[in-house]
Amino acid sequence: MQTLKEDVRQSILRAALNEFKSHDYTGASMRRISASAGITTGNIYRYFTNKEELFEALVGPVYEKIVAYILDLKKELDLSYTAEEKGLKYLNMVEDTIVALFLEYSAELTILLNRSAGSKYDQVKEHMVGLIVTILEDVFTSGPQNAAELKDSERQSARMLAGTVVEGVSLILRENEDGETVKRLVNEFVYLYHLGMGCRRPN
Amino acid sequence: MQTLKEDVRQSILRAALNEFKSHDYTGASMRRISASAGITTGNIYRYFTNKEELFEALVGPVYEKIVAYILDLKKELDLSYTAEEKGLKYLNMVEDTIVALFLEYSAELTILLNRSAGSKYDQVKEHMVGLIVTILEDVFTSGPQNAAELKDSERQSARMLAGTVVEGVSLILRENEDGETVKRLVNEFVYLYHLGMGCRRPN
Amino acid sequence: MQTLKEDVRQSILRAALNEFKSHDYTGASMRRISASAGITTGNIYRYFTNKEELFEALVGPVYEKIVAYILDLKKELDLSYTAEEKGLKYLNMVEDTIVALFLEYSAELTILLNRSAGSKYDQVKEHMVGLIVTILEDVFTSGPQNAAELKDSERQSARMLAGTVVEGVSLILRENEDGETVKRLVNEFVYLYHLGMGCRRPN
Amino acid sequence: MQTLKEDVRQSILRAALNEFKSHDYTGASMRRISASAGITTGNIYRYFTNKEELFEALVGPVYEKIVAYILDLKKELDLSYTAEEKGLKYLNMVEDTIVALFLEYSAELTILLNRSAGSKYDQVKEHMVGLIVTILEDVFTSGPQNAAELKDSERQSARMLAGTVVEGVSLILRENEDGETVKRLVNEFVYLYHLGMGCRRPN
DNA sequence: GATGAATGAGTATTCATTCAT
DNA sequence: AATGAATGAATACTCATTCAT
Repeated sequence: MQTLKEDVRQSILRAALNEFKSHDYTGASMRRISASAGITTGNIYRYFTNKEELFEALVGPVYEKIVAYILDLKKELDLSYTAEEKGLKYLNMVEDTIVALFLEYSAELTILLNRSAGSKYDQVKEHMVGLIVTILEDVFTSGPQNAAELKDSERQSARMLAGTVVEGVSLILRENEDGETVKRLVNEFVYLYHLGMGCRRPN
Repeated sequence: MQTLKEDVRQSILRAALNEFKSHDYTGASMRRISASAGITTGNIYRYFTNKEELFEALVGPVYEKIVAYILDLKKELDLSYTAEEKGLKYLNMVEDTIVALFLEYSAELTILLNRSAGSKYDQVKEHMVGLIVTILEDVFTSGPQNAAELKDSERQSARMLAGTVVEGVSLILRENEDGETVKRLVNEFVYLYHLGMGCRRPN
Repeated sequence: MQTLKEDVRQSILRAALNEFKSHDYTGASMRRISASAGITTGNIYRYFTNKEELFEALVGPVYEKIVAYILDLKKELDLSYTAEEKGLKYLNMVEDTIVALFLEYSAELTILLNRSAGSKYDQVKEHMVGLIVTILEDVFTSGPQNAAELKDSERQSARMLAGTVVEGVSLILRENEDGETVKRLVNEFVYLYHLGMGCRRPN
Repeated sequence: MQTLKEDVRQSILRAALNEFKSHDYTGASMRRISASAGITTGNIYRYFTNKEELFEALVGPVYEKIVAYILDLKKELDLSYTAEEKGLKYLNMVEDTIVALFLEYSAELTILLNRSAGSKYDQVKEHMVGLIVTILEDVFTSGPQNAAELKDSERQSARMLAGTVVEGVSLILRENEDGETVKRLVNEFVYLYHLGMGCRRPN
């Protein structure tokens, strides 16, 4: 019985998803993936040239979407004039788009954020944090043109905030399977940050 | 040329620290560690019986200290009567002791929290989060005796908060070498949480 | 060039036979076996999960057959009433069955008896000797019910006789390839024992 | 505290004896030997250039004595004229000298006969058997000058007898610690052979 | 004479990847 | 398209032997 190419591809991806959910990139086994996809060891290489590319096929699209969303977010924020407006927009967009995205690709995202050690996405968190930092810098100042004026300590704080947001979301994804729970916790988490930053006095 | 025993031991630990910083426990290679410590494959086993013990030597002491500190923290908090007092004490103790500990062993802690998959410290974050959750439950309620009354969603929230605290601190450690900076960022981070939770309305 | 699976399996077994003929279980090298089987290091593990299982595949079946034959022998002897009859039956059965078995698996038997140190067949001679001892006890006394009456020195003698029989047969197998020769020598050997014991005066 | 050279040498030999009693030549560990001799790893090599030579020092002398005794035995036998006389002399000499030798060096002999796999004494049994065969040939014929007239089957029988004698003695040594027991069993064993061969009709 | 740290090739086993069929 | 046997370099770890001290 011959399986159609696309079917096979999908079942490989499904198997890979499960394998990468429970092992690191390094620890994941191509053999186990093939076996659980119901194909032979060799055949998997007709669909994906190597482990790296299979991983890429799984998390790459999600990664690109996230980056795109973050950049969109940044663009929107650049059009707002006051820090207050920015803060609000940020929150809303996170709730509207980012969370939605997280929910849609939760498994892939979990893998991307938590299992990529050893792959070329090793540094993915760092990259995402970098992007979010540029947004936070906008929120802190009245606009990107003044970014250069940020003090070093402010840069560090922004980086910390961005990082902890990413880590926080990663953690929530890692520990919860149910979409509604993830949504509630992410909202609660972002809300906490929003309030915390709202109450914040300049330091 | 013969190096003194303690020198070699230290250079192995230094090399191991670097190796484990960039690979999982599983992914780390004893050969690479030996090589980068400037010794031969066999010699490393004169200093550490096996990979597990080398890892243990690196992160074990840190782990024990952390657990001890968290338990102390909890004991102190149990003596406070109001949630308000608890919140303050929590903040102060984090600033006084936990941060100090984190500063001393930042690299080892990073490894413990982020690279222990496959070792016997596999579940270390979960354990720490569990400990912190019991503290948060105290802060949420007026005392541990009411903990049982917490709703499921409240439990999840507590777990999320505890987890993001641990992850947040891990991240700050991972990204900053300078002690003063770490201290400032951890304080800022804890302060944000404190304010965010202070403004919080029951959901 | 791809060899058929069964061919490879056989050539591994052949190579293993040679390796184990000249080294202990412990001293035998999987690499050398692979090499002399004309395959690569990794491939051998597609056929045998590990060294132990390869050894087992070689000697396990022989071991089980031997034990079965010895037990059969004992059962038959238990039905005879006089020591004289027993002696004769013993001789006949050795000639009919044991020798046949030995002939079929001479190489594997040699390994089983002489090279199993370190494997789970470590104690195989002791076990076989133990079995034969119970038979000899029957021959010495008029029946197993009197076995308990044997003196210590008689037990030691029985053990020595059983052991030297096993060793004697092992040796003949080790040194002779030709089936007819083995048969003749084993018979001669057993006959010698039979006569020697027949002439024996109580000591 | 400095140990005198000869003391150290003896304690190494004592330790080696114990090690080789419970491991093959290959399986024995120079480290364990040093440790149990109370000296350091490196120092053992000032006394014995390598494992082989240490083994040699242990079993070499015994080996040479055995060979010498067997050759003496042969010389004596050559002076007897009848097969009957030879048989008797053989028995007596075995009881007088060989057994004495076995008793004196039982441990070394056990090792030589049972643990030499992998060393240059690997083939020691074969060599001893070869020597004994030449003696048996004398017993079979009226003198060495007729040895060439022996039939192939007679050669094989002689080899078998010689081999089983050696194996039998090896076994007795391996399984018994007490000198008196060894002596009794060896005598019993040799006696059995003597009777068996005495009763023997030409085949 | 002695020490014990260091060497380096050896061990069994695993696994991503290749390739003849 | 697919198979699955084969490859070969990698892994952790051991051990006889060497050599700076």
